[in-house]
Amino acid sequence: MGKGRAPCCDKTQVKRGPWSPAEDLKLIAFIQKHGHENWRSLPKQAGLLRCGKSCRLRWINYLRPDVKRGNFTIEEEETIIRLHKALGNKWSKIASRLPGRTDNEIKNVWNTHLKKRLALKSSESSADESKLESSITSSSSSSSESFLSNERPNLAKTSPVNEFNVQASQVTMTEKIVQESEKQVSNELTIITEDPKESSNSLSCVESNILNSNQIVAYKPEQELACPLTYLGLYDVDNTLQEVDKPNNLLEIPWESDYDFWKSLDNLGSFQSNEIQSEEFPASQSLHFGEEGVQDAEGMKWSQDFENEFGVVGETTESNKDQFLSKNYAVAPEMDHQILDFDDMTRPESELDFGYIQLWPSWPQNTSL
DNA sequence: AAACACCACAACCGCGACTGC
DNA sequence: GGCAGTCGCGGTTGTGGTGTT
Repeated sequence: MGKGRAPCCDKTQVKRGPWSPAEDLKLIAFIQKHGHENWRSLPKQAGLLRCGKSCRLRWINYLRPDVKRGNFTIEEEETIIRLHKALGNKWSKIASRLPGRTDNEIKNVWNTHLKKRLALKSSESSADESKLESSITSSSSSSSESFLSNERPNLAKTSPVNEFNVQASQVTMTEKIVQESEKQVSNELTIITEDPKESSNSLSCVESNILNSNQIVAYKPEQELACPLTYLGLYDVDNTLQEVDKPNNLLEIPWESDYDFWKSLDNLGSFQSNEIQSEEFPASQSLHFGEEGVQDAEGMKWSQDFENEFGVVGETTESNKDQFLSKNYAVAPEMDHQILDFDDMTRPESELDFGYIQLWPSWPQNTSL
């Protein structure tokens, strides 16, 4: 036996599993400041106990400013179906045609939704054919039953009628999409399979963004895309992407070495029990900044955005809180369905035993800020 | 209400491709 | 050209959420 492939990192020395908000912040802050020329060394430099690959994946699939979240539109699904037909499982190629969507996301959507839908559609159409055939060639009265039980046993036996109708309507939609899409397949193929160097005009510039995120090029549907962590504000893609590689005019995020950063977080926590409504900030954006308050407007805005995104704000609804916390982060059980309160969070015993927030500032726990 | 099954998606893994020396 | 280091892609897995029994 040979030596085998050297592991990309020491698995025993890195943290695995879901990313915490603190880790995300750390990664974003580092990349904003220094870019990501070397993923392998990035975690160490950024102070993250993560594999470089993991950091890269997290950035590309989730934290990148131009990543679009939310459900896929019909148009996007149409494009995926069309391109998958043309290209197969070339997820990165497909992603290059879908601004803001990552290959991983597309792959997931395909595997969980579109593939099944198309399979259903094809079995439906083949069933229709056999049904038609049997109606012509056979006088058997059980043809439709056998169609249901043989062609689509699970659906026929397990799905309620209304579910069947829903699925059928989805099939119809998919069918329509496929039919319309097929018209464009050949055109897409010629465009996509061209050498990118020779077809830079026809290819979406996003391809280079996703395929090689070191060379991020702006996609310009609206120029501004919502960031998953909107406390960073809306990204001007042009600027942001420029910043990633050449960090000029950075919006710097202070990190744990910055006392004020943690102070802000800590102050946010006390908002729950001691909310202050400011005239400058309407009720939905009201904040509590503790005794001293956050002194500068930028800090205020940052805190505001942070609250909005992390669900700390008083107006946080169950839905948006759940959407963010439970979906995007590993939330400690005791944190679930609670308003995030940094005051109540107990500090982990050791650095490796991370709680909800993994990295803690080294100020005394009960310091009155 | 508990147990189970299924689903959706984030994250991981391994390998091929690429690049610089 | 060979080698080592790194990146990026695509397949797979793990886990939390949701629906069903």
